[in-house]
Parts: sequence; structure tokens; C-alpha cells
Amino acid sequence: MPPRLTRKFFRRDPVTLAKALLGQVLVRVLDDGTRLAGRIVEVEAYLGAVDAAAHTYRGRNTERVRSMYLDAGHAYVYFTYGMHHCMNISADAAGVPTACLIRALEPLENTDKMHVNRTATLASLRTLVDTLLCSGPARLTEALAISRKLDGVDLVTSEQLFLERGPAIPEAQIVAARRIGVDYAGPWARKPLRFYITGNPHVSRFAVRRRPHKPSTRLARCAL
DNA sequence: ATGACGATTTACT
DNA sequence: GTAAATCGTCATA
Repeated sequence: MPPRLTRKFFRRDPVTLAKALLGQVLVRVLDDGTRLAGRIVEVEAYLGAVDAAAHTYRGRNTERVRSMYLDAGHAYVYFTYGMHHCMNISADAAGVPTACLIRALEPLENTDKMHVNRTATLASLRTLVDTLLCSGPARLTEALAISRKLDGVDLVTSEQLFLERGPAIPEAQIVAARRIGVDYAGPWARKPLRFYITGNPHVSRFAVRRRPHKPSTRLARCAL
């Protein structure tokens, strides 16, 4: 089994950490010992007090966001839209409220169990293709059974939630784009703080697509 | 105490 | 493309 990521790996600025997280493997161990795992293919960086899109904008420090202030390598799991959970990994040092939002995984282990987790809440019980299992921040938390109960967990020491070493992704394969769902953040909405592995089919943006499209369209969107 | 609003996903026209 | 689902959190009072 690959080695687990240590504190040192996480203790970096959120942009550097976000790019380093690409290719690493997120592991969720259920109470019955089942391992659910996926390779990180898309991450967003949130820069803390200066970042209008961050939950900790202007130094906000409430009960909900306290995990963002923990030392690097802790989980910040929040509940939103009345039904979804999203998972972040705290960056920098204790007291610095920066984090990386995990936006998409490439499913690796026990994908059948992930499929059950995902379809359980679906109105129509139609079969999901692999690219719809973990291709979004709320999709992957549902697939890996990550909820607010895991908020504040230390990913360096936890037996329930941690990361394993994967291959570093070369800069040439990393695309930087604007973050999703933060249009309210003015100029901060346009900054290139979302990172994903180029061409990876499990990235959220591609998976959302419903209909086939012309190759020219695909190229134009990739260039974004 | 109350009102407005999501770092989203799904289904439908 | 648009809209519904659904409720914890936060700012205001």
C-alpha cells in the first residue's frame, strides 16, 4: 500500500497544495472496514480572509468554518443547499483559514459501493456511468459517505479519512480555470484558482455535459 | 426571532 | 436552457 501523506505535504499555500493534490488518492474507510478510494482530478483553492469567494472572507470565524483555521491537513466538511456536503482540506498553518475544495475524483476502489451510495438518493434508479460517480464536490462526498460527522478530522492521523501518495501531475497536464459557483465574488470569481488534470473524463465540468458536442466546442472550452 | 441565501445536483421544457 | 429541492448558517433586529 502506498504511504500516507504527512503533515508536511499539506502545510503549503492553497494554490501550491491544490496542484499537488491532483493525482493523490483520497481514501474513506467505512465502519465495516470497506475502503472507498478515488484519485483526485479536480481541486479549487480558497485563499482565506482576502478571498471574496471563501467562507472565511474578511476573517469570518464562526462555528461552521472553524476547521479552516486548523493546522494543514484537516477536513473542512460543510453542508449546503439543504442537501449537499462538500469536502475541503485545510492548507497553510494553524490560524490561517485557507483550504482546497475537492471537486472531482476518478473512482478507484469499491466503485460498486459508491454506486449504491449515489443512486440511493436518486429519484430515478437509472444506472450511473463511472464519470457521474464522483465528478462534482457533492457527488464525491455522497459516493464516499463523507458528511459533517467527519468535519475537523485530521487527515494525517485518522483511520476513517486520509490520503495516499499518488503520482505528481506535471504542470503541463494541469489546467487552471475560474472557480465554479462563486459568481457573487466579483473579481475573485474570475481568478484561475480551479485546477484539473487536462482531458480527464472525471472532471466535473465534462461530466455535467448531457449531449455530444462538436470537437471545436470542446477545444474552445478547454482553452478557458 | 426572522429572513435570505448558498464553494450543488437533478429533472424537466 | 430553467427551475425545484431543502435546511443549516449567518447577518440583522
